[in-house]
Formats: sequence, C-alpha cells, structure tokens
Amino acid sequence: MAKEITSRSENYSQWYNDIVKKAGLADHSAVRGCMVIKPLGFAIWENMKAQLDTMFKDTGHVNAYFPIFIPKSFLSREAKHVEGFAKECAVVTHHRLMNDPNGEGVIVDPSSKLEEELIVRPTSETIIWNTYKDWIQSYRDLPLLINQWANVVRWEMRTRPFLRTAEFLWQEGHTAHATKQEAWEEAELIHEIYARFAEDYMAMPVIKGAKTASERFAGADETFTIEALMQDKKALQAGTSHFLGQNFAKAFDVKFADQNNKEEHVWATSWGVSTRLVGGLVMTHSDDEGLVLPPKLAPTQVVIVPIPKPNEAILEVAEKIKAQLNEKGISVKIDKDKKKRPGFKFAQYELEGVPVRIGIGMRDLENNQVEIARRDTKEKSSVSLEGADRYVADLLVEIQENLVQRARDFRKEHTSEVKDFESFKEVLESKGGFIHANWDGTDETEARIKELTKATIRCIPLEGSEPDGNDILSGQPGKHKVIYAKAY
RNA sequence: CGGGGCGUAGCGCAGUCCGGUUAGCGCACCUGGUUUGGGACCAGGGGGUCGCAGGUUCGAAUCCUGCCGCCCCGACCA
Repeated sequence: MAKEITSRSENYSQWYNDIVKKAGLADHSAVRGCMVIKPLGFAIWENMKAQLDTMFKDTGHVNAYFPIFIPKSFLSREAKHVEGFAKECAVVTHHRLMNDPNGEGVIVDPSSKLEEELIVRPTSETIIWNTYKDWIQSYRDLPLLINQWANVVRWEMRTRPFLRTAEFLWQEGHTAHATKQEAWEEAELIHEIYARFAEDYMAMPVIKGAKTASERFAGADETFTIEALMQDKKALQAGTSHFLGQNFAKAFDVKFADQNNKEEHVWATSWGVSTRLVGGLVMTHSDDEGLVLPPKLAPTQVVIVPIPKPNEAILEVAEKIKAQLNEKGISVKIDKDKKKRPGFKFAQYELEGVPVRIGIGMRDLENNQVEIARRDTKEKSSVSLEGADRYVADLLVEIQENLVQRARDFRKEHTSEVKDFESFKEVLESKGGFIHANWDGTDETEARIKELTKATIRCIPLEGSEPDGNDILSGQPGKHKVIYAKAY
C-alpha cells in the first residue's frame, strides 16, 4: 500500500497531516508557514464559498474589495485592536529591488525605503473604517452591509495546514448601522448563518455562544462564536461574529446625521470564517481510510468505476446514469482510466472522500444492476439499474444526514457537566470534550483554570448558561454556566 | 521561541558510528508482455548538485564549523 495513513488512535496530528497530504488537499510550500492549496482542497473551499456567498447575499450583503496593505498608523488608531494583532504582522518597508553590486542575486534597494511602512492586513477593520468615513454622512447611507473575500496574513509561530497558516483565505463582513440594536441584530444574524452553514452543509454541529472578555476579538464589545468538537475531543472555533459597538467609528471618526440632523457615531459589526473550515471538515468526519466529505460540499459527489475496466457497454450505461444524475444537480465523474485496476481506484476514491461510488461490471449488466457503495459507512449494495438515479439521490441525502447525526452523537458522548474542580480535571483527562461548569465571571478564575488544565472557556452558550451553583475553582457564586474544553 | 527528532530520486527509507570502486532498496514513473469484481505480475529502462556554505583530507553522504528547512511536543494565536 503506497498511501499509508497513520491511524487516529496512534497519532491524531499525524493522521490529520496524512489526510491533508495524501488526499491531495494541500502541500507545504517553499514559504514557511504557508501552504499550497491543491485542486481538491480548493474545490471544497469554493463550494463553501459559493454557499456562504449566497447566504450573505440573500440577507442583503454585497461584496467589495479593499487593499491588502494598510498604513501602519491605521492599526494604532484603536488601542485594543493594535494590541491584539501587533505581534503577528508582516510589514512592508521597501518597494524596490536591485542587483547586488557585490555579486549575484538581488538585494533590497535601500533608497526605496517607504516613508510610512505598510502592514499586510491581518484583518481589514482599519482600512475599511477609514474608507467608510467617506461613504457615510447620513442615516440614508445606512446600513452599509459589505463583505469581502480575501487573503490575510498573521505571522504565526506554529502552523498547521488549514487550521493555522501564516496566510489564509477568508471572508470578512464589515457592516455599519444607525442603531446599537440593529448592529447587535446583524451580529446575531450572521452568527445564525454560520451555525446553519456548519450544520446543514458541513454536517458539523456547533454550539452557539458568546466569548468571554479575554477571548473576545481585539476591538469588539461582544464576540459570538460557533464551536465545534473534533474527533480528538478538542474544540475548534469555526467562525466568529463581532459586535464592535462604536469603537471603530470613534477611532476613525465615522459619524452620520440622523433624521433630526443630530450627529452620532455609527454602530458596527465584523464577522469571518476562513479556510480553517476545511480543517474542521476533515477533523469532523474523516476516518483512517481517508477523507470523508459531506455530499453537499463534495466537489465530486458520485464516481462511477467500470469493472474491471471501461468498455463500450459499460460506458454507455455509465454515461446514461451520469446524465440522469446531472439532471438532478448531482456531480458525477466517470473513471475511464484503463491502466489502473478497480481495487486501486476504490481505495483512491475512498482516500479522496467521494461520498458515493457506483461500480459497473459485465456481471452487473447481465443482471441489470449496479453496485453502489457509500463512503461514510463503507456499505455496498446491488441496485437495479431502473431507479438507480433516485436511489443515489436519496442516498446522498441520507449520507449527509448520517454524518451530522454521527457528529452529534459523538459530541453528546463527549459533553459533560461538573460541579467541582476535581471532577473537572478528572473528566478533562479521561473523556475530554465539552464540559459545562459554573464560572464566577472573573478573568482571574478563567486564567487560573487555563494555567492548571490547558482548558479554556470556549463560550458562554446562548442556551443553558444560567448558573446553578458556585464556580468550580473559586467557590464564588456562579455568574454563568460556561463550556470549557481544550481547543485548537 | 524552548525541548526532542529528521533532512540521501516524486514518496518512504538504508548507508553516516568506523571516510575509500560507478550511492543503494521499496513504491511511484516510462516501454513491452501477461493479467483484470478490493491497492496485479514479469522483464527492461529513466531519474540524485546526498538540505546549503565553508573547512579537514590524496579522497567526504560519512569527520569539523556555521547556517537553513521540516516534523512532533510545549508557550502564543483564528
């Protein structure tokens, strides 16, 4: 077997790397911390992007594009914001190269030093709010509901493909509103869209909640998050939606005149999901045989493999099935490769996570049937040619449902509730996963628990956060019941 | 940025301790043939600045010095 994948039980990190590498999602690049997203990985991202883009547009948002470079001075306008990102920014200091007078190669031309250095965007709030200042004068200009699809750079110490890379792709929404309530509702709306996308398309169940002050986005008054549980029982923050209050409006002096011609700072939100979702998708569903993709995001939903190899009779049937499935909006690939044997192809498509495989051999044709295999359970069944298209269409729906249900069951098994610190540590060690516990609401307790156990408060869940006892560590009255977990 | 491991063909590795023919093996690749319902077999073939730069030596993948990169585990973060 050429494509050996490390098992999850043996080494989860290595398993993840093997899947990414061997299924062809991404490669390491020549640039430290940056990856090359390969066609399969990018196709998954494109599908995510297409769906999210539709959801944004259905709720009144439009796309635009802002520069990748941000003048250094912009970053420092909002104190907390700069504090949050200062440590991980790439800085452009020069704009020209020249031949090295002492020998070979090129060097930076010292005479091209920039008067004001430029920051490669780690996020775009500052450049965007600097621009919004010119776009907004009156309540008639509001709300402003803009999204951009872009790359950003955060100079990370330790990187992992998709989960954390120095450069990554994402969307960032930046909206401006006349009232606090409207901005708040916008942040909630996007939070809801993210959760729906994760569950309905990625088949990745998430918990909706608010971040604690210490985990909040730098510059936000409130951060909403969706938190998913990976197969190694660690939490993954999968998307965040921020209520920014008037912080950026004040920093960039963005005011509007209301109906009474009274000037006021506008209210803001920002929100984003990134290529990290691809990593989440991998870690939610995949197994030791390779990638497992939910049908709704799989670039190829069905592959047809002629057995043992393509011939005219088989291809004729294959093309017919393909046409029927295409009619239903299902993407189909027919493997016409004559060199590789079926067994090899089966393994390859399992590695690549294609949800449904149809095998067609001469024996099948004699019996007027095909063999249909599903990736999620590896089950195979013989299905009559007549109605095979309906069978496949139904099966794709069933696989999607099975994946989300399986993930929900897994999360349920790894969700606990504790009342004291001893059992907290016990559960964290033995079972991992999400742990509900009362929290006194102080930064100190939160930090202390992180220090002692590596677990952090993932969120204050929107539902079920009423305290019903004392803080597990401090013994002080609980302010919220929160969810702790070890996290990515 | 700390601790550990590693860098030899596209991938996985042996050889390095103890310097000495033309640097090897498996997979992959190319050609031909035989095969073909779960990763086929046989024969032939192509492919390497041994991570980079210096040094020691008659001679360096092997010894010395410096640098770079990658992986795993931590700290930091989406």
